[in-house]
Amino acid sequence: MTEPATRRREPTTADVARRAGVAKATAARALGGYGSVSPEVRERVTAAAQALGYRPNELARSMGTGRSRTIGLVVGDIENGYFGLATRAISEVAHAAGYEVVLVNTAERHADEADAVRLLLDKRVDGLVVVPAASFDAEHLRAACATGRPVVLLDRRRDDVPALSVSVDVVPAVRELTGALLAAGHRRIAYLTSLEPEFDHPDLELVSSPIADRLLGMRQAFTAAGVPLAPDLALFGAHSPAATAALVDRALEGPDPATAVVSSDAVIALDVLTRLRERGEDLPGRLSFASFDDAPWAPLVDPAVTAVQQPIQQVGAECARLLLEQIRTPGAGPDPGAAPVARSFPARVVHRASIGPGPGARR
Amino acid sequence: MTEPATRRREPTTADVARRAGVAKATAARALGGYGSVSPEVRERVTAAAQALGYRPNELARSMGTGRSRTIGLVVGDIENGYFGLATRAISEVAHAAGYEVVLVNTAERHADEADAVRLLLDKRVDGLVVVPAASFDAEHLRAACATGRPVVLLDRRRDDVPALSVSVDVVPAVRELTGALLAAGHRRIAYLTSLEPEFDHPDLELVSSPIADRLLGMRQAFTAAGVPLAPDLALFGAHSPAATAALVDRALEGPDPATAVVSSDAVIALDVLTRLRERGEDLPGRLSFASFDDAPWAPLVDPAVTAVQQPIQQVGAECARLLLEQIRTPGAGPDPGAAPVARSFPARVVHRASIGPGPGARR
DNA sequence: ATGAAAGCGCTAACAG
DNA sequence: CTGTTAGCGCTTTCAT
Repeated sequence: MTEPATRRREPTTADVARRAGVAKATAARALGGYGSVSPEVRERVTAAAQALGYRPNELARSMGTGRSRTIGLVVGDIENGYFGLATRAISEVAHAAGYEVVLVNTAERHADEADAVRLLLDKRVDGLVVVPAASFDAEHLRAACATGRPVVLLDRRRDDVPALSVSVDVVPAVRELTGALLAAGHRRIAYLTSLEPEFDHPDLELVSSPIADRLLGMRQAFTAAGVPLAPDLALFGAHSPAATAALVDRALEGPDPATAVVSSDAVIALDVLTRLRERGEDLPGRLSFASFDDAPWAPLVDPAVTAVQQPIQQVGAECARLLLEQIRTPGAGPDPGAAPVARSFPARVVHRASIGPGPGARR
Repeated sequence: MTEPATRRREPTTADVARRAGVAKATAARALGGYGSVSPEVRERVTAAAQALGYRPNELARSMGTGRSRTIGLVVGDIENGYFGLATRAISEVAHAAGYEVVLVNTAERHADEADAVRLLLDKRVDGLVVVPAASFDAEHLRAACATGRPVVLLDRRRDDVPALSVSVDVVPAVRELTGALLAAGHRRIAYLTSLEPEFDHPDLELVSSPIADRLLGMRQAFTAAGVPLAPDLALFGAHSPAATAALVDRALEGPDPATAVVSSDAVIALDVLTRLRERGEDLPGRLSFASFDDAPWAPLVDPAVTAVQQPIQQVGAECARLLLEQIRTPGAGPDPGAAPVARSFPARVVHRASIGPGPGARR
């Protein structure tokens, strides 16, 4: 505690052992809480450690045991509240189990993600939770699985990676939401996602399961209602306020404008609402709006936003639990060749005031 | 790349050396990028490493060098967007410099914070950024500084810890905001903070500089306006929606109710607005509202919220920069005994619609 | 430029 | 229960 600050080298088990007059291994046993030591020796060692201000070197410990009690978390965008919640949940579960979390933010850049995965593996994390960015290349994830250390995918499935995944099942909720829009008389429903236009591709499912699922649910609802789906209203590239504004303008102008807008997440929702307000659109009178992610502010804006609420904390917590389980029982994960295993939690629609009658409404 | 998955032990420098037909040290030099190796040997070693799927063990590397290229970040509440932004900024700067960030969330619990700091130190992080939770005990922070590894305090100063701190200077902004409220005719201004009532204490400055600064700014504005400050309206304990609702009720009822409410952060703001709406309060007609933290949704609620905008990304980035600087030039930090050094960035008021005339307004 | 050998601080296997 | 002796995988003298 009250050490002379003029110490350069930190005390080690050897120092403690010397001071306590025991062998290094004995001191290490007492300090590390393994093996067995007599109460009196333990006492002497503890006292010596205390006097010296000894602190274990976890690096050395990890090197010996091969385990670091650390898990890596690779996320695209930590400042997005959605992933903030997931991070929090994962931290909580990991922490309770005595694990630390190393967080890497990749800004949804594939190259950064690959680097992050590699680096965390090099740092010998015991397992990895990854929110994979949309990309056709998943080599880094397969490589991670090949190390034998457990990997769990959060919020996004990848059929080409032999890892567990935990995500939100949005399809029924999307169907419900879209159904509500259709029932209200809307036919032209725009959907805005931050995914780059290069992913607007038939194999979208490979690359971003959440977006593919949203589109699938919408398509199902249209089919069920016997209404033809307009593919021109799936709008990609809403990655900034300006880009989102431009997409909103595109959706709302032209010969057959959208009468309803759905945003892919709460960040986009904010930009969409801002733009709609700038344009002076009448919500929910002439235009309807809904969003994925039920952000805490959704009930407070005017009109209150109808949203698809996603149990992301549960997803995060389950991810962490599954990861820890695999860490503790090696071989519990999916086989390298086996089909990926997926677990999901259902989303639900929270109906608020932002959906009004569309042009096809009976009056 | 395409390794037989039936390998148990990961390849080491020794394996690579053997395959390349050189000494272990030579292989290590080629792989680690230090010392000097002839181009042809480097070539052979690289090829062998590639063939074996060699990856360096950063743990072992750190153990040898004594540096881990990792910094620890201890935050109270990562799901609060304010700290999400700070985390993002710190990650960005650290990452650009080749450092990783280990994040620990403490839920603002002092004991967890102390544990986290100790553990990160034990893991041999090269430096620490801490957002200290309010507490009279800062022993863990002093201990951290005593290890010689640099520590930077984020968003909150501590005069009893010899560490650099980077925070937001809110005093002028608070003065401006309070002045605006006073000028609008408000005399009874409630201030809600999530700090526990036990910290409602003359030595608040010791324990939470941001809250102390807010109160100081308000006091200055009242004094400047020659209006007596009502100390009964500094309301502590807004740590949950229910608690906040109760405090709002308390402020708005009784013989001399508040006519303006100011919330200490955006999370509280949401709870306050929710409660005000439940109560059917007329904003900004009969009641005014303002908040610290200019959340992205602040312009979109009705009425748009006047807020104190705090440059938290700048604070985070500067924190990281100062920390890295100290890591790279040992001894650059404050002396153990010296006065703590503080750097701050000015906040500013964003005036929107949530402030209206108070009962003292001239008509 | 390369090799041999000695650590870094701890855990672990094996005697006594 | 305790001491001795090896490692873990890498970096780092110190020779050569």
